[in-house]
Amino acid sequence: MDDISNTEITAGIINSTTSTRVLDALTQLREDIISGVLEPGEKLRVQHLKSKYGVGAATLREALSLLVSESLVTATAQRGFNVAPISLQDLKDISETRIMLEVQAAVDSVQNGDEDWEVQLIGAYHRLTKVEENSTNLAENSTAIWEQRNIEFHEALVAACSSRWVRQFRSILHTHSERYRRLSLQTVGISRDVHEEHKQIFDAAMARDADTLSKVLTKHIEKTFDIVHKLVDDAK
Amino acid sequence: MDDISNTEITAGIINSTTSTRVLDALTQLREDIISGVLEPGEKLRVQHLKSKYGVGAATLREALSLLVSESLVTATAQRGFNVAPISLQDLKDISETRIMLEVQAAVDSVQNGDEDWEVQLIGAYHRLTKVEENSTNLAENSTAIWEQRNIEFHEALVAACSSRWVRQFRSILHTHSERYRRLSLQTVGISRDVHEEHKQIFDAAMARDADTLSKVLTKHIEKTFDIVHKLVDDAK
DNA sequence: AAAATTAAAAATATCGACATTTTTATATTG
DNA sequence: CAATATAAAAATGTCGATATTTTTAATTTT
Repeated sequence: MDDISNTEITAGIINSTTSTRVLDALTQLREDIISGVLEPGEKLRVQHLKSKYGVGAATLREALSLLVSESLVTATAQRGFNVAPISLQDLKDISETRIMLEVQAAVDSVQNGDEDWEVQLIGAYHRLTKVEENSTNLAENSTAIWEQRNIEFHEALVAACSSRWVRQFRSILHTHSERYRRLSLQTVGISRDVHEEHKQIFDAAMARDADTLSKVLTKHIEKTFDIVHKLVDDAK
Repeated sequence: MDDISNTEITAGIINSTTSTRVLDALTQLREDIISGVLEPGEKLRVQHLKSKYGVGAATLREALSLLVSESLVTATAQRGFNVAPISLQDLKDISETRIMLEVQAAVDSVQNGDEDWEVQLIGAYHRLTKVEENSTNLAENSTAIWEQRNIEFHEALVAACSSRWVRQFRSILHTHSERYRRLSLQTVGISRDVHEEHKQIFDAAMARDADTLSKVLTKHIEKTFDIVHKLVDDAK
């Protein structure tokens, strides 16, 4: 089973090289769900969507079924598929669970990470810094780049965590966090503070300072919740 | 979205009432994977399996895609589906991660559980006890019943945990634990000790004694790992 | 005989069509 | 006119057939 040069789907994670119609649809659907083009709770009509994504019914259904893996889509017998709903309570749950898993994973990484992990983390941090430094004039397309690099940075941070399962669950929750962030902050740019937070996380990780890392990482995750929470309250 | 009387699939969990071919195939496939009829790592040929399960290719593919949700099946582009592989390391990972999540969930339950939670737990414990008491003469069909009631007991224990995500992840890991147990202990019956363990868990939960609960539950989960570990070593 | 090429077989991925079920709109009844 | 029953529309779930890709087997070449 050599997956190095091939597209493997483990609950939520895709390493794309080869492409299929299912994977294409899956990728587009995921992006549309996370970005809010497909609204939370919305019914996903196969008949309608298959023309939109240019695939047959069976292919679309397969893509939707795979998205159930990531809890981005729900399936109900005889009643089709829906975009996963959202709620403030759900975001709270996600944030808290994510803190538990991500802190554990990061600490584990710091304790087990070898030189290669360090190198990868430095690279990811560097690429992230590059887009965050010019955060004032953040154009639309660079937002997409920031999102990608932010994911990669967090992924690199926990890459040396010895538990495949913790990494997998963490990754799913991170995707959901991102969805909430994007649904809430669509118009808001990336504030300068975020870079400072990432710096603190990076520094603590490189210093192998587990305690500090726990603290700053926890705060970092809590902040997403706080911001969305505040926005929801303000909207009332 | 009223799912009370309908079959909802959230990553890994199914509440069946209505049935579809996809759900039927899914249920059978899951059982065959957990029981070892379909061996770890085995290639799942759609052409071959569709006659075995009496469904069309698209339907089978959809069922397999849904099983990716539970990490019981892996999908690789252009190379089809495989049964999730197993390893001792994976079981170790599962056990450790499960301890983290299940202990947290149980403690949370104990702190938040209302009267209804207690009633449900008592019921589940009672049903489990009934099959465990006659564990000496455990026929094949009562093993299946025990397995079902064991799942229900553990589910009832954490039912009052406020985090949907923790419950979901815990459930997936529990299924995988069960798979390892069944793959390893196919001929071995359920030992008497297990009932004593379940009793301790139940008593601690009812007494709302979080500390004791943590301890006995941790031990309970560790034991599955130890037994399988020992079996693997002996096989050498 | 090992490596590389080619040919045949098998398997995956995909679509279009259709039966069944659910939903919506309309009509009927107390 | 509210509640219920009925009819029409829409959507889901399903299968069989087929193009494409991968795998296996046979053949050729160095």
